[in-house]
Amino acid sequence: MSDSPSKSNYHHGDLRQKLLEAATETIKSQGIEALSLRKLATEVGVSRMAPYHHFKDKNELLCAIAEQGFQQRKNTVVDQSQITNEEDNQLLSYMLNYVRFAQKNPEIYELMFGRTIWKNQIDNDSLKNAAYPTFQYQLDLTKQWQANGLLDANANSLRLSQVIWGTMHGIAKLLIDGIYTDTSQIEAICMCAAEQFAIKLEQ
Amino acid sequence: MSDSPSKSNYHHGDLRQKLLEAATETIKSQGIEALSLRKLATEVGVSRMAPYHHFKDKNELLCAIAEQGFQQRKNTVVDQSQITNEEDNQLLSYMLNYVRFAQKNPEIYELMFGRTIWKNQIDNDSLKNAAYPTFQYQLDLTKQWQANGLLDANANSLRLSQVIWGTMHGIAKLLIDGIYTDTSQIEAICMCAAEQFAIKLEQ
DNA sequence: CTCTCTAAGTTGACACTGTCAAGATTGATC
DNA sequence: GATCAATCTTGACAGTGTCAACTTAGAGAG
Repeated sequence: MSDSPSKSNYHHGDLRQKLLEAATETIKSQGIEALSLRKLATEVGVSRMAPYHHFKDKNELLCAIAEQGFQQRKNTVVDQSQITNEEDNQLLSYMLNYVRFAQKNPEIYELMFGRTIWKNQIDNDSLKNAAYPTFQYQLDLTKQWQANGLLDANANSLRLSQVIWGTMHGIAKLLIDGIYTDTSQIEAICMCAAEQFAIKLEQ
Repeated sequence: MSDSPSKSNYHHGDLRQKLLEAATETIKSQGIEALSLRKLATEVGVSRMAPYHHFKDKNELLCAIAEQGFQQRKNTVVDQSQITNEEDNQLLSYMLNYVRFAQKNPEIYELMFGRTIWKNQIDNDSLKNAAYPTFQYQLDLTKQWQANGLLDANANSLRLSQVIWGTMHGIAKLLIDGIYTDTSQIEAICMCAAEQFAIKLEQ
């Protein structure tokens, strides 16, 4: 009551947001496994159980962070799509952008597309609402590229979208999980991938 | 000393193997997260710290289980390659086989190709020796298929191998991590993937 | 202005976890 | 038969997530 004049320890108002920020920071720098609710609480200057008034679970906190990730990713993707010139290899750009996002934010990516969140998460509508537009966007792009003649127009759009996503996700995972250790190959790998999917006009 | 006549509790000889088997069983049925060394020990009928004389770490135990997985997988793959007829769509068969292995053994797959093992595992040579043949085998197959005209002969073999693996791994992960929930689509997705990589002779 | 109600923050307690250290038991070897 | 190293044991510690039961304070009704 003496060291914080305007706000007493009770009801300091933006605890939920503070927790999200601090947790995101910890995860980015030390990894998901290093996140402890107790440490987090003391770090924010609050007692052990305080976070439980804002998140039912540790898992719900993680879901909320993933949700933020989806929001952030959505904006990035939209920005990127407006910059890209028509003459560029759009598919390659898209893939590179995807994999690099994963590479730059490995722990957040892990959270967004990893088992921790998605196993047994039938209930969390908020997360799903944040995530589904991302999936939908990929499908729309695929359709667009099929129409443009960049991708195989004969393929079922949903399937093709799933396969391309699978490819990007797989490459990203192999990289950030430490199986592909040479990150300098990212460009070469993505180029090879893009070439496989691209329809060659002259051949 | 009374209830086990032939073997006293000390030196019961095959503890390492017993631990591996019990741990594998638990992981398969309850998931990696559910594996506790203490529970495992009591389950096998031994005290808390006994496992530490056979595995330095919990992590080393997990590595050993993954290693077994690689051994087992190697045999399966070889069997499969001998059965496959020449006229079949070999690429599709291979992809389906891969993804279905992951689907049938999700937790073991998670271990074999997941971050738990591969992060900070520069030291574990035994694991690497078991895993690398799998990677090498994929590369060899890719080269073979390129020579056969099934895959793009112009592509760099290593890159192409990495991309195809990425695709399979990505699809597998999205399935077993609970993002692709409809497992009945596996065939359709793999077919679409195989078609993208395959060189079409008539077109 | 007071009374109440509730959202938010608190400490105590419990059942877990992995693992360090130090002691006990054993079968094999000189 | 004594020694030694491998193996198994219990004690202890520092963590973890979270249930229960409390305290506090701010907001709204009387």
